Amino acid sequence: MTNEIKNMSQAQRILNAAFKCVASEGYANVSMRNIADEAGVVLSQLNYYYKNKEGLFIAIIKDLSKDYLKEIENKLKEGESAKERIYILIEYFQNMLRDTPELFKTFFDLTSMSLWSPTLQKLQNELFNDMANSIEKYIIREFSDKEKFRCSSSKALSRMMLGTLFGTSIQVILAEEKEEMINSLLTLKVLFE
Amino acid sequence: MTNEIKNMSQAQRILNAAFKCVASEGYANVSMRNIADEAGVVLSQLNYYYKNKEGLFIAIIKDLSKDYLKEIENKLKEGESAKERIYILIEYFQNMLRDTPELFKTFFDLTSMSLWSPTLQKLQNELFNDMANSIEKYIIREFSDKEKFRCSSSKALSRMMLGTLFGTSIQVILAEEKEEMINSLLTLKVLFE
DNA sequence: ATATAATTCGTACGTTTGTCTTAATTGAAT
DNA sequence: ATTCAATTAAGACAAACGTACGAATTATAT
Repeated sequence: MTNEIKNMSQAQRILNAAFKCVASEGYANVSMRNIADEAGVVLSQLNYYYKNKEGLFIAIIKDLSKDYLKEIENKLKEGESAKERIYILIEYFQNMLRDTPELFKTFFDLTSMSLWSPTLQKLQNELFNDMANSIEKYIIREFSDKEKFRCSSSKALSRMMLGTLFGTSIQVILAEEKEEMINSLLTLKVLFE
Repeated sequence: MTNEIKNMSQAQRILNAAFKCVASEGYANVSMRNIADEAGVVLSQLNYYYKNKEGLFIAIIKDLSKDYLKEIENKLKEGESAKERIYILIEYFQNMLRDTPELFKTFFDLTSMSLWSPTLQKLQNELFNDMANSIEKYIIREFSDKEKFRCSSSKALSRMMLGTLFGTSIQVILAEEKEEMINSLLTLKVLFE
């Protein structure tokens, strides 16, 4: 028992360090040694707990996916109408872009990384699906009876809304003058009024 | 003169090979040697023409940006109304996702790479800006007088539309059942009717 | 034809990479 | 107190990496 907790804390320390490294350098520029140093752990421990580099990154994605999804679901639950939940979702992205842009950068970076490994791709695809499903459940369904949305499936609308947030956010990250663009994220709500 | 042409063709061979490598493996998994082999050129030639690895990738981004932008502009020019141009733009993404998904993957991958180098970030930001400007010029301006768009700047709307296409496309790439999702890209047009 | 510059080639250098192996240390159960 | 398994540590390993350098080749101009 005490064993398990200590293992957990060691393995978790590595995971946290790995995230921190990816968030500040990008997955392509991070080595096992970087992560080990950041975690204050000897190199071979990474292989001990996660077998190899891909195993470690799989763990990162799984870990973060859980957090992302839970966070979004929790926020959405608090809203009392679809319109309010749209605001909440937009604000969630706005706040992330302002306060913890490295979180979005990491999300984006890991998505890019997933393009080149079938295993990671599957994981990341599940994350996008889950997010889209949350949006569908908490937002889109209330709109699906509107005339102009009749000919589109609510799944398609959900994915599109998620895509808009994701695709606009990356432009904010790349841009030099961010604040104005962050505000313009609110434009998204206009389309659903 | 003959020199310049030959240089061009050598340098271009390298550039093409570099693109091919990135498109099939991802920038993080590509080495200078991979590219040299693919180009049928000796390793040191890459440094001769592009100084170092970052210099090569800068050249790739500049090269592709030019092509992307020209292609999109040309397609949009052919449309005769804003509505028709929306279709054209959507179809452009649909066809790319169907026929040359590696093109989009590369675009996405290079964007991710740009997050970690100020030089590349600036380049990629310019590309997104240019694309959004094209969309604004050829599509959004005709809609800006619509009641529901009055309170949003046409710049914001353009970036959002681009973001939607970009963010939905990556979901298509990640997904296993792509065809249905590709079709649902058409949903975008609904919002502007 | 010769000289000069531009290009191509081959190779070697010093690092850094991920992984593996072996030994030391720790914790828990007998 | 002893045994056994789990964990931590340290180091070695070959392979791959980006870059640099000098020699060979080719093209251009005189």
